[in-house]
Amino acid sequence: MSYNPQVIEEYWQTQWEEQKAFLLEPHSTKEKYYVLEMFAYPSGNIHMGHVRNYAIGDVLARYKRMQGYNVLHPFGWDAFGLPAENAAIKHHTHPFEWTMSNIATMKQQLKRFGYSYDWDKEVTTCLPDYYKWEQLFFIRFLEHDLVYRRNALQNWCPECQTVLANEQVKNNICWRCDSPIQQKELTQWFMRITRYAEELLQNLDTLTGWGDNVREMQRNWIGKSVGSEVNFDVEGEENTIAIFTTRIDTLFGVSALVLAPEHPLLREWEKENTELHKECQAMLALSQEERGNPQATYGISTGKYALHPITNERIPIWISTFVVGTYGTRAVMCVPAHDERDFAFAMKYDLPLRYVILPPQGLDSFSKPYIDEGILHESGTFSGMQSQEAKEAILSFLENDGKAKKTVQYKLRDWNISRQRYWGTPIPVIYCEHCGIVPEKEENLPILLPTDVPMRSDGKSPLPYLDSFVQTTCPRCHAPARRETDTLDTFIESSWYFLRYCNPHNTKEAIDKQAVSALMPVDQYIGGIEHAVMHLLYARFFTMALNDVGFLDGIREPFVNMLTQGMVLKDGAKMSKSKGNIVEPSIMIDKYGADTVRLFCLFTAPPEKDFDWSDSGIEGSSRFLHRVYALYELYKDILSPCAPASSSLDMCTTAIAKELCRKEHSVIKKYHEDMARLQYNTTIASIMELVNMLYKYKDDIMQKEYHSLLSSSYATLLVLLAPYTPHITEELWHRIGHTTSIHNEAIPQYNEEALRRDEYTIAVQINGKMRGTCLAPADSTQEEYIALIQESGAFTKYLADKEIQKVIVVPNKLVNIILS
RNA sequence: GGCUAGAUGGCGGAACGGUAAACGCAGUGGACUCAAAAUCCACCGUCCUUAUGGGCUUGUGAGUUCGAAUCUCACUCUGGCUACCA
Repeated sequence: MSYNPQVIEEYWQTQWEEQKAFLLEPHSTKEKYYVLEMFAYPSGNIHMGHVRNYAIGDVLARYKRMQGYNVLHPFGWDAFGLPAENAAIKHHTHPFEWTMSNIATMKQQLKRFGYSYDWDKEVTTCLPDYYKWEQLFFIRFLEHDLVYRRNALQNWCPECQTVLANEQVKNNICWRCDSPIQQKELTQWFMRITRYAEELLQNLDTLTGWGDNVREMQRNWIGKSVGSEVNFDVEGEENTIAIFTTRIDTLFGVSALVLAPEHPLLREWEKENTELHKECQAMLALSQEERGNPQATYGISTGKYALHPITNERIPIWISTFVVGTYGTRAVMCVPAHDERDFAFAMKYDLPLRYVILPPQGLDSFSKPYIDEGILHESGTFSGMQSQEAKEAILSFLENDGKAKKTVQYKLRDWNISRQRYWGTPIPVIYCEHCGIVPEKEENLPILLPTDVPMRSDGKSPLPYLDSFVQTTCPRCHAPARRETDTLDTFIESSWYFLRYCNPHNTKEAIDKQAVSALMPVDQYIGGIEHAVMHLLYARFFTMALNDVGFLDGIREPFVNMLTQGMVLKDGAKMSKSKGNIVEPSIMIDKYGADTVRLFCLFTAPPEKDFDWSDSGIEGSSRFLHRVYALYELYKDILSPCAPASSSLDMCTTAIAKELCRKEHSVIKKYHEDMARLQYNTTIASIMELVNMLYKYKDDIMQKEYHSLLSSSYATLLVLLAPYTPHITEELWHRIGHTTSIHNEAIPQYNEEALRRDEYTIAVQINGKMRGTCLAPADSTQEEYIALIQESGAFTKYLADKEIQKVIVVPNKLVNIILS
């Protein structure tokens, strides 16, 4: 009988489901291990990226379970979001129907892969028993001033017809639909993530189980810079202008102050200066792209002057497009001699250059800015100081007059969580003419998202037009009032689902503190690099904030280890419908079986690298599993159901037996080492070596004295392979005669004794150059090695009659002879 | 521009500072077969050589070391993130 994966896989999947084989054990004394893969957006079908992501997680979950851990390995659905709305309009259905039917389809597809999820922990975010808790979080956050409402220019995606958070805009393009972003003034709800900027930054140093690339991306996004705020008095007015600089040591080089058109003082000045007003309007109307283009930078003088805080010199005040209107004090000091941008601006408008910092060896060119630190020059009493020293001296000099202070700035902005969309969590807030903004009463939660609404063909959210939803009464004064019709950003759902997994059926609390303290933090999180800033930053922030409003105790960082897996490509390009290079997972299962697809995804590339799908490559993985199966057919008459790694060198009488025994144990050794690093590809490679050896010596293995060695090796092979290809290994395990599941077996440890050799092949180097090998007894001494090498004859032409100067010996491995 | 990851056969990729190229794909030859597929066996970096045996080889150039794909410096190229953040 040959290997028939479809039959085997369906049979065992049913068995495992009936036996509830992979549920978290509720009252276990075992140590816990929490394996988390990013939950899925129910787009309609599982794609190869999912298959790979979940295969990586499943191997770890199964390995840890076999190692004796109580493993939490949950799955769920990130079920709110815009595509559901668009699809519903297109297919004349409702987002709820569309989403729930996609979930059903995708769940069936996932189950065919035999992933060992605890389906009792399943979470679906578009259901009220999930999103109601977000409404409660919102109300608590509001009480703690972690949520607030503000009017400001927002990123508006005209295609999606909603605002987006800063993290969701890449290169001025919408993260979801690739449309260019516009700026629009709107009043929106924000989460005060900036309150946690410092903790989010500091903790990155402790997250040693994360990739450095992800941590650095988050550091850059948070963008901390330490500097000074310096106040310049405006000549002839009461006003002062504060600027932010990290280079207060260049203060004597200032040629102008430059304000962003957003600067509040301009709103006052432009009242009496129509020219200025016109210029400001023109600058504010520029798109983000035009504003960010250095070639298009321009400015005008306001005609006003500021006074230098030390020299009292008159400094012209300009406005320009290059000053960022949402950062720092929206004003900078322009020091052309020591900053590239200021230099370019000064060249364009003929502002004076003053070199006040010089390198120790003197300046070689006055036609470009000198941006490094150095020694102060023409800077009053500070001349001659080093930059570092001068920064402190100038700051403390000005601090005494209240003209400067040390400050810290972050690039991180508060998180805009309002979305002008239908398919999301309703924001539990009511606008009352008498009481203003009033949060919904907690006992009224959940505020249900109405599901019996027809979708609008113009793509707008139906909620503002739905009187039964909008019209309500004020929870405080009971007067007629209006409900908020924006919904929450769907990134809120993914910011706490890993906490809900700990006990998703708790109807009394959002987060089951007892379950969370037993199961959190997540020991290994696995997902795509595209979430390095967005989701991973929000989830860290949310966990901290939930602590501070009382929903959590003590867990401030949710993810101990983070693996960002590479993309699945086809012919070097990301799989996409438009390119037509999609490989359908279910078709691959029909053709090869789930075990083969899983194995191929894990074998071809290390998890963190991109993985290029190849149709001939998967044939190789399929061939390998057929070989594993055929080994059973070959040896079935002599295989007995024994424990893995029960062989030892003592029972081996021949060289081949010893070699086989050593291989068995060295594979186990490598297996554990590579598993610890999540190096699945090399683990599989070494298992393949064992299979190759069981074929190579088949004539010997058929002999009686090999039977117990074979049974041990084959059991080891199956057990090691079980996390990767759970179905075929379970099938063969039972065929050998075992009656319990292979997935309850312990993965064996290797036996140091079994790795012992009597002789080693030694690499022989002469003057550091590889010249051949020789066979030497184990643990030979330097003298013995040299005697062997001299006697062997193979090296005489190199040794000739030269004298040995020095010998380096790496025991049982290498000898390097240095001649004079 | 800044930060970051990387560069090893025809390809995907292995190599605690110690025999570079494990494992797999593709390829070549052979066995089995009426034939093909499947399977099994052997070969498979490159140059010189009949073989034996040598020389060369981990993006480029230097350095440290008895010994470097691995460490250090400089450079070239490629990917990712970010981008007038003062």
